[in-house]
Amino acid sequence: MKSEKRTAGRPVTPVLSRELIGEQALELVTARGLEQLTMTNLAKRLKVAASALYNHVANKADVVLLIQDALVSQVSLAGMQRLIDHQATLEEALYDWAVSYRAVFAEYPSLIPTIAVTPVSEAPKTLRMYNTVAQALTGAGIPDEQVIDVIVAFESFLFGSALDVDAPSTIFDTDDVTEDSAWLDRVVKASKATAGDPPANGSSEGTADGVRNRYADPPFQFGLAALIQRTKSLVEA
Amino acid sequence: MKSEKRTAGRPVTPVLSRELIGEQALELVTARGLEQLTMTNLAKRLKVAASALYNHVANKADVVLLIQDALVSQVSLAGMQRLIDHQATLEEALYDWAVSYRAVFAEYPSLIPTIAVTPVSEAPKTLRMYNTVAQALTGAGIPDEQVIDVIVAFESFLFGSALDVDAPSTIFDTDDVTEDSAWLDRVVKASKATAGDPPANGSSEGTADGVRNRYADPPFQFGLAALIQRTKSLVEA
DNA sequence: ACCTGAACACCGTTCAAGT
DNA sequence: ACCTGAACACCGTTCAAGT
Repeated sequence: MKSEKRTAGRPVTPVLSRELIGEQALELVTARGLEQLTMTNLAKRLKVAASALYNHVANKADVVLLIQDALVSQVSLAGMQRLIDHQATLEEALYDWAVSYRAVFAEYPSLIPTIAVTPVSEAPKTLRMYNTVAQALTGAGIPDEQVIDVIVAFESFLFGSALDVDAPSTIFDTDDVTEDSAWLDRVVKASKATAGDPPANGSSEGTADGVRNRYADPPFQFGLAALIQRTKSLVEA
Repeated sequence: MKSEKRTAGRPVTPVLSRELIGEQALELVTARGLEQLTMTNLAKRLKVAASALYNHVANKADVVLLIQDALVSQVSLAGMQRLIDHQATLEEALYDWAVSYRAVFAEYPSLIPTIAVTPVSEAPKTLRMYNTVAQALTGAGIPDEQVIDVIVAFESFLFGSALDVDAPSTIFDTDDVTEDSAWLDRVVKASKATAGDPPANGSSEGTADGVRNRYADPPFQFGLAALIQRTKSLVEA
């Protein structure tokens, strides 16, 4: 243990940077959850005093911003790139992007409300993602003035779907069947009967995407198909 | 000011109840926002000590549960009721429900992540809403085993859309046009040109639903139309 | 400029004491 | 059973003092 404690006063070479803070914040929130993301815990991980963080970030919201920008860069743009290069269809590109987007953000549901309202100008990697998607959709023949609507509609659905992944499988279960729940119970039962009890494939835990709520996938596929179909109908002849 | 301070010890008749706490919590969060919903502020509003709340609620999350159940009862089920009575089409019922649902929750975006994962068994009014929707969709000819998928897909979209209402109108604006933002800027401009600068109708502030983000409506209408169209195609002959 | 450490004004929650 | 008031272990953030 050579944990040499740092003395007060400016260090010869800076210990912290926004990049380092963002990186460690993401690791912290991944390992221990958002509720453990405190300035104190983050500082401890970086082996500095909590107050030192404020030389690099404005406040905790600023830290959250660093996390989400790091997350966005994990979203796959491969399908959109192929669409730009005419190597994929509009449908394939939208599907690839949507599945990847949801999977990434489903890991951090509590970040979603902030992400949803953060201006892209404050998050450079997020800006780049939207730019690529805009380019691909334009190239595929979606009229300029509708591209944003398509992006926002998809995003709304993806954010909501990411939240749903975190819901318990029993979210629609009722304690006892009363008059107020008879219809709901009926359709929930029918749904579970079709889905089958163990996950459809042989994997031991969760689904292919690491989805926790076993029943989250069919509604996601249904909604996604609806949006893709409608988007295709916008393409100019 | 006859603000007679209460003495310690059990009062002859209880001062608090879960109903009263829920009611005041909703008023507090409506008037001053979720970040002002603290046990201390809530207690102040109810003129009790903060610790007194814990005789009626388990913790703060329990208070949030009371709020969301009160909110759900504001969602219009009129369209669904008419569908049950064969006085409305499936399309009309879904549209009415979706618009109302989004409007209600757009007022409280920060509650959405919790709402999205709360089991219905803990929120009786929420349970009743789902039951009515399930009854209406079943009656309209959606196969039992697909009803839940439809509900969850709609809900995902509605939660996400509610979040979007709270986003600033400038969310896609970039500070300066660089290589990384050229395509995005182009489609954003095209979108704004079509939307027109003042709100389409003559109202002085926001849209018909009290929506804050002026650009939130077209993507909402687009996504909703997509989901409704696809849902109609599920109806058995 | 960039760190430490003390301090401030809050949180949610627990619990003994009172009736 | 149901209230008060003191206490506890935390928060995020500020700021003087140090180099």
